[in-house]
Amino acid sequence: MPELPEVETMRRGILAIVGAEIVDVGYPANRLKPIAVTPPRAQFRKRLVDRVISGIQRRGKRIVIDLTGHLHVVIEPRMTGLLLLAEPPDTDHLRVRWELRGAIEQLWFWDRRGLGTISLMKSCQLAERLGPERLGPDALELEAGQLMERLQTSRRAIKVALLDQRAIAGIGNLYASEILHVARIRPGKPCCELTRQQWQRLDDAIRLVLTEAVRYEGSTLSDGTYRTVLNRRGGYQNHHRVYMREGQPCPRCRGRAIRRIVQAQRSTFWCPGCQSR
DNA sequence: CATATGTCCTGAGAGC
DNA sequence: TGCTCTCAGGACATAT
Repeated sequence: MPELPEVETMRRGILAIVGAEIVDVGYPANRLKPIAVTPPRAQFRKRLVDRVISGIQRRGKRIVIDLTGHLHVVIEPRMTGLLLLAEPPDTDHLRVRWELRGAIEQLWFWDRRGLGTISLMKSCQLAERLGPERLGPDALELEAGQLMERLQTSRRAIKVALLDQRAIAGIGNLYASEILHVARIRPGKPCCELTRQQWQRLDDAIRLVLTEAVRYEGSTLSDGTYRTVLNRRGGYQNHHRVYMREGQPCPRCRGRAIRRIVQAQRSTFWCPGCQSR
């Protein structure tokens, strides 16, 4: 499940395609339902061919490939989407192939479950669809106190609010649990009940956890789905404090076992000992 | 308006 | 062995 660290790793991994020209776009045939490509495939291909890649951005959990002519390819990996420069994990789930002329000659989009989407947008559409109205401040660019300002009146549980991309962009289910553990905050606590000290600790924990996870190139869980652009595993799964560690002793207090609860149909992992407030 | 739920999709694993 | 069922959770649409 690519969240900010995995998507940032993708962004860094494909930087070498900047300057390349798109020679062709293809869609490998397979038995799977085609993923959503906007506009429809033939037109998407036609509008990309002969354009030059001018930059790569990350906006929350999305990759934006900038093209000449004020166009942008917005890629949402969602659960299992990957950008690859190397040999794919398998060929059954290859969805889109870009043939390039430049330092890198091919880029692939691979997606096992096929929930990912790829959209071509003009600059004005990009500003609308991924602008501040639709996407909160990036979790790695947060200014002190900004999160508190945005959430302090909400009655939602803090864990649920951290997943709201309009409130803050880039945090998903895995890193929300990890962040709250570092911040020593109870995941079910309503936002409006957090103390100033807790908001402060949350700011620090967001930066600490996400920076650490980017350094390890993200998390590859036991299903092995997430891969770097060179089809290698991330390393941060070996440093998770609570995620998928139900029943194991808390790495901080050692006193209590990690628990799993369900919030908004998503698993949350936490320590009832040191996250009691 | 804020918040909650349903939907999409595939493969893995459980249970019979 | 092979069938059916449940589960995982990104973003968005729809409901309360």
